[in-house]
Amino acid sequence: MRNKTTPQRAKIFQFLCSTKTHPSAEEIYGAIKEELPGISPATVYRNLQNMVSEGKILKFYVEKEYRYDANNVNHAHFICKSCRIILDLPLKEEINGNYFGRRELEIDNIQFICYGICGNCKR
Amino acid sequence: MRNKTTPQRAKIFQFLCSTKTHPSAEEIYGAIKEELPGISPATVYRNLQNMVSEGKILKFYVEKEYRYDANNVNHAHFICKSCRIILDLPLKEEINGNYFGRRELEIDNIQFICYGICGNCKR
DNA sequence: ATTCATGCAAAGGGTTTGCAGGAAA
DNA sequence: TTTCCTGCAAACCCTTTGCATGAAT
Repeated sequence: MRNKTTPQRAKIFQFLCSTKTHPSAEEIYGAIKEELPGISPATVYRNLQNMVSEGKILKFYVEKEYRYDANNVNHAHFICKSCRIILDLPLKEEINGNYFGRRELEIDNIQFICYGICGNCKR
Repeated sequence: MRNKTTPQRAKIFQFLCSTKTHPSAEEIYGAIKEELPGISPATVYRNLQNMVSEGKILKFYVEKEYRYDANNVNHAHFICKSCRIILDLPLKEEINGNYFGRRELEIDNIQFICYGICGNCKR
């Protein structure tokens, strides 16, 4: 097996799956520390990086730090410039078959981030 | 006027307009230094940030550094995971009128980055 | 025994910031 | 004069890395 399933790694993945807030490494570390007080930031960073490499989770950069997402299916994000909430936006189109396929671009990962104002903030 | 048009600022914008390579701040600094040997990295960073704030240019994060783009019209990027070339992909759809509009999401900036293999590298 | 993940601490590195000098208005 | 941009250097801060320890097989 490539990467062992340690308690730390399991907790990290479990936490990521339980939230839709697209937390940063620091936020993940803060949450995990509650249950595994001895865990170090380095362990969190290393496990996150491993899971990204394995395609198990997704990461994207927003304002000076990476955000992580256990939803690794191609999708876009909406970021409200007012409250900073990050929402998932599914991509339903078959990407490789159309625009990109005709240009011989073979897509295997997509980051589509929209910045704007969400309905809550507009009201 | 908010930000003065200094020789440094003019050169930076001029260089960005002259290239389609989506250079990093460091690359921009290297290019500008040829013509303005005394320029400092801080000036480059500050002017880039100012132009981003003004909406004059666009920046997006790729592998540990920001890339800058004088094309500030909504568009996507294609990044070849082999040669790392970054290509512009225009977005022709009227975004705010459709999917997003129905969800009360008001988009004012889009980052749609596709990672994959370009035609050249596939051959 | 050997492998590999952890914790700790230090290093890394792109970007930002404080400050004094100086150009522009 | 007042404003504010520049260059220099130091600080920032998130992330990565080196290393000794320890758990798992």
